[in-house]
Amino acid sequence: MSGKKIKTMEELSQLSGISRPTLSKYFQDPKSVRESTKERVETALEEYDYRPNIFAVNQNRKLTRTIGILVPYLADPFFAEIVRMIERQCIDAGYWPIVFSAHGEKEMENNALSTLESLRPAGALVAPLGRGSDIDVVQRFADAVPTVVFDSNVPVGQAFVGSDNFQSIPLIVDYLCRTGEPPCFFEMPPVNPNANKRREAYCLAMERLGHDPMVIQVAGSDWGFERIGLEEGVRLIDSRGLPSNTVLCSNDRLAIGLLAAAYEKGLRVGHGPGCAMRIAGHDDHPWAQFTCPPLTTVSQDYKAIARRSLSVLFDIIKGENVPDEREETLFEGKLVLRASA
Amino acid sequence: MSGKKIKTMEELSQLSGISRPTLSKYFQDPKSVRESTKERVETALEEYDYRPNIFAVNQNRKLTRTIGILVPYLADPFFAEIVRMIERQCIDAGYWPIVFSAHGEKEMENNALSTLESLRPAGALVAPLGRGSDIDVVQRFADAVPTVVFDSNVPVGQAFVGSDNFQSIPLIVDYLCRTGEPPCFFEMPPVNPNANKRREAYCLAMERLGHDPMVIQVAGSDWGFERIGLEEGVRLIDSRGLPSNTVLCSNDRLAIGLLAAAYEKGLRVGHGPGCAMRIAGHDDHPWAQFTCPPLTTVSQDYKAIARRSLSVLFDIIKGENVPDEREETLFEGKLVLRASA
DNA sequence: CAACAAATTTTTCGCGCGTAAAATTTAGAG
DNA sequence: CTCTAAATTTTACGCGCGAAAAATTTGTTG
Repeated sequence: MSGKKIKTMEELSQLSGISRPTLSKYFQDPKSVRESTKERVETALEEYDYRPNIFAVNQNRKLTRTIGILVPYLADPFFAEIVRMIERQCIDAGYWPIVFSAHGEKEMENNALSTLESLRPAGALVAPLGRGSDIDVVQRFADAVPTVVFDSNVPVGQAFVGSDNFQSIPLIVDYLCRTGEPPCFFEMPPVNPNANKRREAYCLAMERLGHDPMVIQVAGSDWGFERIGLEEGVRLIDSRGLPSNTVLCSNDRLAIGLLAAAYEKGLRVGHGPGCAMRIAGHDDHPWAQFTCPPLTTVSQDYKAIARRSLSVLFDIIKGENVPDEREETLFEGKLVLRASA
Repeated sequence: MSGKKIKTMEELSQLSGISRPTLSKYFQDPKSVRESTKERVETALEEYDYRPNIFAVNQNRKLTRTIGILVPYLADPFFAEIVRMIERQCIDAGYWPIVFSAHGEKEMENNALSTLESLRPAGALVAPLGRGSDIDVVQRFADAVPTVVFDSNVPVGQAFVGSDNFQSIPLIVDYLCRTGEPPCFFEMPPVNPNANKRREAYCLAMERLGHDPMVIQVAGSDWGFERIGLEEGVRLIDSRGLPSNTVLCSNDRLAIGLLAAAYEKGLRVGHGPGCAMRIAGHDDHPWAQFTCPPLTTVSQDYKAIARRSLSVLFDIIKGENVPDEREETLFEGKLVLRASA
């Protein structure tokens, strides 16, 4: 193998004796050419270092094999983890994933959407900011690109995949009520629909059990949940503002902050004897198992969400099993019992 | 504004009465055309919805305005955070950042490098896997693309930007020795050069203070540091294998795991009375301030690293201030004193 | 060996834009 | 109003490849 760098398909064609259009077919789908030809191409490829020019390919193809992925905040472990899974599955499926993050800001989300659209992707997986999104912009994007929305269910795109808050929240509310004082609900900033749904689900679950809902709203509208949990937590503990010694946080990051607040205030957290309060979260973030104490929470099925989002998207791209209406897939959460509640 | 979608520059040229080459100039640099023309273009742009075709642009430009960013593990908060800053600064500088993650795997790193190279980026910021990298592959990449290496100093590329482990580690070793029992060193899996440098720096610092270094090596070679910290920590505590009640972890994620281990074993962590052990980390990860107890650590200057990496890269791209030899910039760490040590 | 379909090659065109050179217009100074 | 340099337009070409149609070769079947 000379490893000689080849720049164009034309060159490779001359050097290998295979016609350029045939090479073109090969690179679009190796199985589309005769087996013997496939081998000849691959022999040539071992000899020479060549990759089709991405730009030329994408300019001419009617449909690219790019999959756009947009998340609201990539530094959030939930999204980091789910993007990791999506990327891997994209590659395995022969697509080219390209990741954007809105960094929590509307303007950047719009930018990313605009850039993404100009990439003419085969499809897109979008977790919108939610309340912070320009719905019209997301809508226009989804009109132009086959789009599956995940995590944050804004009514856009051909399908939605996410968690069933109305199943998962009651699950943990039931557990907490059964094992101790009914929980109050420590709400995350309402950055997206999940925030509101979780609150509603909490209230419903509490009422169904005959308890009065106790919702604690927090100031702030950004994605620094831990900080909010810590600062608000300290304030609440100092002012004795917690209506219950059991706190259900609307996500794990908030719970991590509250855990830190309790620690700072010398409150022992857990369900054992000598514990002053119980704290539970939601999502089973990658780090929830490493908090002190380890966090009791409800898991979201990351892998299932990633897998399902992509398979629905691929179906839409291929025109298979395309439902008439917007399809919503909700995965159930599972109770993850640890020491914190 | 009609918002009519325009597909080609040709169309826009006809509709606006401005010649296509002039439009082309405008899109490459708005300031390169006469002020009055600039305004005419911008008026037309308000009227019509048009963006130059990315693929056509990049195919023809000698140099793209793409900046490739490759990190070993995007789900690591350190990288998530630094990527966030780099992305933002790229955009502000008029470049187009595109992020890749190796997900901790050599094969994916090579893939990303290959894809990135075929994107013909103006330059790249690469944090290699380190020990897990195919140095030859990274080398070949750096030969083809102006490359600044950060975080993990493999001897490749035109420049390196990172932290000065030989300054930061002694800083915290001194502190720990001054305020209590000299620390043992809980080593991260040697995934990259930082791992070894930190161990060396620790040993040197201890010897300088007249103490015997105590290094604890751990099994494992993956990026799940918290898990390793937890599992190894539990094992060490159970077997009384910790040679000191003060443990310096080679990074915060490991420390977070060890903190969880101590909690599980009922060991109180901190420097106050009644504390059984002290734990310190390195990096000042975004979540280090929310652990229980909050983690004493040495900060890496994320923003400075991001800023410097980019400015060096831009200089190289523009051909300004290009040093003759590979240039290394090391930032100093700062002691971040919290409750854990 | 004839016959036929599949695979391949040949030929030709087009994608949307960058770029260079030559021709023309514009703006500002005198 | 004239002159000159800068800006702009015109013209022409090329980038590397996808795609379609027609011509040719290949492999398989009877």
